[in-house]
Amino acid sequence: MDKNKMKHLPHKTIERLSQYRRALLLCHAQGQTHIFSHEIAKIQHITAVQVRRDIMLIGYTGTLRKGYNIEELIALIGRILDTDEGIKACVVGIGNLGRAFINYFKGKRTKLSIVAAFDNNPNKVVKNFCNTETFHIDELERIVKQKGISIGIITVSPEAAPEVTEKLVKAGIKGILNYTPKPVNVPAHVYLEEYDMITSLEKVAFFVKTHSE
Amino acid sequence: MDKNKMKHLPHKTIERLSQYRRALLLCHAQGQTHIFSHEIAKIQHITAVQVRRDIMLIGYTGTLRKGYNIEELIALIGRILDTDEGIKACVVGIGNLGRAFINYFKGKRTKLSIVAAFDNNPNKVVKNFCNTETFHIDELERIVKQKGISIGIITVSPEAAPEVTEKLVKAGIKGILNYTPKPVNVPAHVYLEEYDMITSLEKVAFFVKTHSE
DNA sequence: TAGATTGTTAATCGATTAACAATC
DNA sequence: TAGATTGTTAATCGATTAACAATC
Repeated sequence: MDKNKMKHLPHKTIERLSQYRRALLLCHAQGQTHIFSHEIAKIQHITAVQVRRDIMLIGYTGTLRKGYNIEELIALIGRILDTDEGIKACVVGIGNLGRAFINYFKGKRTKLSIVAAFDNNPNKVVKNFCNTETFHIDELERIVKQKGISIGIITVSPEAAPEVTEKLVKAGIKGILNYTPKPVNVPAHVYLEEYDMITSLEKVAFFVKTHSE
Repeated sequence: MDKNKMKHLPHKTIERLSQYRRALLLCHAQGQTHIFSHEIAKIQHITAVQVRRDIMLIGYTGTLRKGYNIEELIALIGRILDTDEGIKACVVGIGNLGRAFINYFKGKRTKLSIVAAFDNNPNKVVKNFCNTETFHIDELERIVKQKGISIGIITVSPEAAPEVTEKLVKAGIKGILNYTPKPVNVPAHVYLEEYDMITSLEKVAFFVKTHSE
């Protein structure tokens, strides 16, 4: 698939490709070799048409009676989402959330890995966590450059978020995932994604409220 | 605002209202009394038109020279998102992620609270965590009914997710927030929201990849 | 007044779904 | 063959943005 087309894949399709791969890896691990669009759809709670359309967009073709070849599709999604060299991320803030992230992510993907974790509390950086090296926050810039880290995951307290963001940007990070409820500002060349757990819980609460009245 | 209109607010508007309130509460705590649409917009990284449109949809009106009254707007968003009696949630899985959620949420909202946490490991339910009562998973149905809990937050391991979902549904829960990478199935009357940290990280990675080539 | 702001409609953009031809 | 499936275009739906009137 050519680079330019890849760049213009819909954002939602990118998200779903990640989810398809997750599901496909599971099926593959269980020895399944082929899968139909409606099977993927059912797992993801979406329609089969949408699955077929996404797969069409990345230029893959299934077979009429057998559906999609799982191995081939996993490989192709990898060519879209991954880079040959792999992408490195770091976690800033070794609290419950930071640990959850590291622990949960460990060994899940080969081309995307969390290679360092930082904290300003010296007691939290005395030893490594889940094979991830831990450092004092003051070492952030040095380590990010040394290891070639391009993504920062912010899991510190909201008050510390702006300062940490600045440090990450200064260190030359390319993308930031902010898990604090405090929106941060980044220059245009840095990709920013923010996620607030309160918002998602309030959204569920709203639908629970409106659907039960 | 009448009930029927509220039901038909766009999903995205609901999400943003939660975010506006979060920002407004902060401004209010700092003694600010009024705010312009472009100020809210800047904090949230969106356009001022969108802010005004959302506020229009909930039927609030600002003043031309002073913008929006922060207290009034907070109160109105509360009438949209909250219920008078409050909504109760529980966390299932007292690992790093479950703890992060409880800890982070503690005392943040008056009308939405996490009132219980469950785990299948007896060692994890010996004492309460951050003032949230902990119970063995076997007590889930009893406690959910007794306390009138309507939302379940799943933070167990992916393998345990389907079983936990079933237990929650059986206990009469109305909404589920699934933080495991394993999609779960719920009957139509239960509202389900799923969030996978790997997908959001892969999304950032994709944009880092495509923007730097 | 001129400039800044709100409120709102119409236009546009992006994403999903309906419809259907092709084929095994 | 009939039925199940894929691939793809066109239609629809939902969300954002442009444009602008009103007003302090």
